[in-house]
Amino acid sequence: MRNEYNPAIIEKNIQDKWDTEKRYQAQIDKREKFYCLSMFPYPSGKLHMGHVRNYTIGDVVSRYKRMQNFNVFQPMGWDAFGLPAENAAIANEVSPEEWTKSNIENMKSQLNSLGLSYDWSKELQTCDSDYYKWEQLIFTKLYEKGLVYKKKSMVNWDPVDETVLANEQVIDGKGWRSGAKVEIKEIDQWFIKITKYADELLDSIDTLDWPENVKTMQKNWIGKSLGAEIKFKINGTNDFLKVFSTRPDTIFGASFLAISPGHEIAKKLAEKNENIRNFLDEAKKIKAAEADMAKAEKLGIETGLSVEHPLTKDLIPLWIGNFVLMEYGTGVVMGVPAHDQRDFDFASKYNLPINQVISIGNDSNELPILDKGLLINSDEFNELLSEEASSKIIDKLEDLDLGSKLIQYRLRDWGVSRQRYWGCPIPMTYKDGQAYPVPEDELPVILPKLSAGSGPTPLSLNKDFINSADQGTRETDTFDTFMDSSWYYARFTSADNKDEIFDENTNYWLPVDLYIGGIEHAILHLLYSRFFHKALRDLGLVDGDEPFKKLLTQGMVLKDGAKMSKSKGNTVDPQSFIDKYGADTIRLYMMFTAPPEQSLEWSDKSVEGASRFLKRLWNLCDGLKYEDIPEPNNFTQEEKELRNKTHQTIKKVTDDFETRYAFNTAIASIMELLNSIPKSFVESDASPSQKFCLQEAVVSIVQCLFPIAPHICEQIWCNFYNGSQNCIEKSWPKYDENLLESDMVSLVIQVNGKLRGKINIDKSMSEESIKDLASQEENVMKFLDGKEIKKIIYIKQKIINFVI
RNA sequence: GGGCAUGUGGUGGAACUGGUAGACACGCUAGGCUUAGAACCUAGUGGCGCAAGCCGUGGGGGUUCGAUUCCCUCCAUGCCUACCA
Repeated sequence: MRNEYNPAIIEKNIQDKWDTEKRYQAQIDKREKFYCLSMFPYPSGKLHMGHVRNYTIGDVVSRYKRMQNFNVFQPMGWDAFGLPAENAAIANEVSPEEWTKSNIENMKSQLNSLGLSYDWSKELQTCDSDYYKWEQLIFTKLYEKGLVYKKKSMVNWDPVDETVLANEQVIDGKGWRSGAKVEIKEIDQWFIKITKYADELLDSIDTLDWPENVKTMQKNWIGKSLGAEIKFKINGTNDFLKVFSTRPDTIFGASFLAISPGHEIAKKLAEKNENIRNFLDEAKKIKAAEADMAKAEKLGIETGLSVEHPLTKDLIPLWIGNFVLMEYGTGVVMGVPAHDQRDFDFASKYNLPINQVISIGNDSNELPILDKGLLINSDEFNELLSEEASSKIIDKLEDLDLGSKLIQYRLRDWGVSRQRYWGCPIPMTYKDGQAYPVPEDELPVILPKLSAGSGPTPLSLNKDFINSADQGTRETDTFDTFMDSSWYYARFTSADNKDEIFDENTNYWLPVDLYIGGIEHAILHLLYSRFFHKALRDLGLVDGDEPFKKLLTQGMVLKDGAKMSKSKGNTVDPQSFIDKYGADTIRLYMMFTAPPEQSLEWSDKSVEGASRFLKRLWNLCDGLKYEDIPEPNNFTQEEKELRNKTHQTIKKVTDDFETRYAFNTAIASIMELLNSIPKSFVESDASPSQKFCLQEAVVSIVQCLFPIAPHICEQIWCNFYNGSQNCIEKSWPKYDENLLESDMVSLVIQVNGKLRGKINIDKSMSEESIKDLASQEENVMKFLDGKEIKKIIYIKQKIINFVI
């Protein structure tokens, strides 16, 4: 009587067992620890395929590490503050809190149905005051350390809804709800001095076991550049304009200066000059996002002012350019059209002089020349190479007190103020025009419960909240949600501790040994978290310099070659597939279909393939019971081959898990092993040695597959051993080096690099006899016939190439 | 605009260090089982060609005995671009 594979029943039973045993609650013990963390989700309502993929990867690694006898901590929680809750609140007339909490409940049960081995005793939600109380405390401590300040900065302003819009809420320059033309507006906001840590953030990147592309992106984002600060005297005044340039060697080619529309000089000129005022108004219509600024048509207007070139003393015109960013450098750029693409385009458009001062040899002199080279038209600096010229020019500027060497960063301080309701209140109060941090014993500043549709800036309209401070009035902005997600990895270790932010568990578990999440977080979230960790360290709250030792960035889940999205109508709901095939099938499919870093193309049909494999495994093992067979002394060739394959598979799977997270190829090799089991070994009249080899293969398959498809494997294990063996999760199979290889190997024969034949050779064969044998192979002889062999290239046990 | 990736059969992907391109799957074709279908099993399956063989890893060029892999160049797509998370 066969038992059909019934994932619904098996998975429920096994999950109940894990629950009863509290198997995944982690505690400090003597084993080596492993903190495995997947990026916590925003509770949008339902799990999507990206979550399933992310969390399956984390679970596979966690289970594999447990089988390797690591003490594994794998927590899960909720990034619960954010914009979508406010939108949903307005659309559905529920409070952001109710909406969020019910989403969490639903998604938690979905996560559990996937069989993820989380320690739920450390669950956290960022919208709980138990969590954000400590975030407020960290902020006030940073304030006391002088790392927090207030300044004006630009936001997208919707004049109809009278609200600040996020970049994604501005579509084609218009507010998504009102349709009104959005304008840039300057408002006062809180900033954290992340730039104070720029050097450390840059230098310690190299200590991280992260993908190179992410490290490079972070380095480029920080953008440390060595250059010069150069002073240009404004003609007719005693004021100077400071300019940062990475190319002081091109200073003799400077033919204009351009200031940002946000520059003080521009604003002053606009008061008296209508054209300039109109120009600044136009510049305000570009969305306050770097990509839009950079793609906008480069426009400029003359100020009528000119500045004195510090070395030639020539007068050059001062312009206002809409492409000059106020946030980078000094908000002024030195225009060298011959050697900068942007300056070249600008000068061509406005007929400004283009003076070549760098030469890269005689053949190519088409401007602009962006490479470094030899200086020309540069007085005493002619004939020098760019590098040397730069430092000599800086020396000269220093002598004249008109410039100096300067290190500049692209990284800007972190603006953390948001004019929204559903976020962590910023713990500051105002009294007599002064701002004060809320004292520790008055924390948390609780976010008041508000119903849906309370307007664009609800806290500022809420008198009870504003006046709830003992003295003065409360800050009504809330934190950027990146604040919430910048330290949750640390709080997980002590999430059940109401009295302290961190405890003895914190430094036991930290740092996170493996952090898994989408590549889209490569810069912002990961950089903010790295900064937070260093700040927490300097506050004496955690040990160590970095939060995430190893990083795995997973690719997106696509459908029909495109990102799944409601607007494209190509979404696939994971739940329907879990219900139909079971969690093990979905997990296997996700891990098999593509390596973790690459994007994964969803296919309904291929899911069936994964299901089919599990059914075959189930049917193979159904009715199979453990027999205590002593290891036979002799094996047939067929038995030897199966044993080879079994041990090769264990090695392959271990290597793939350990060094590359290549679950797809690991699964492929497990499938190969299953496919290679001879029929006769499974028959009831199989010999003891056949049964021995079969058991070895089956046990290895089930162990290797357990991290990926844990329910079915644990069930098979229990059925097979009938309780006589330890839990499957206690041991990872080991391979025997002596059983990895056979004596024969296939050698490829090439003539002039083209495949002409193959021979099986004994490994002990000498090079000479291999050459003889290869050259006498029938097909090879045809190609060698009558030709002179110029060279023979022989790569041991791989290839022999006759060059004729 | 800038930064970082990716591109291999009808499809997802494999080839890890320059050494048999297409493992493992999906799909398809033929056969078996079946009243029929589903499921399952067996065999085949990059293109052209009767065959020998030739062609083939986004396009073009290069290095090499040998290139999916290294170099140059062009094209396409994706992610990020500081208020989506």
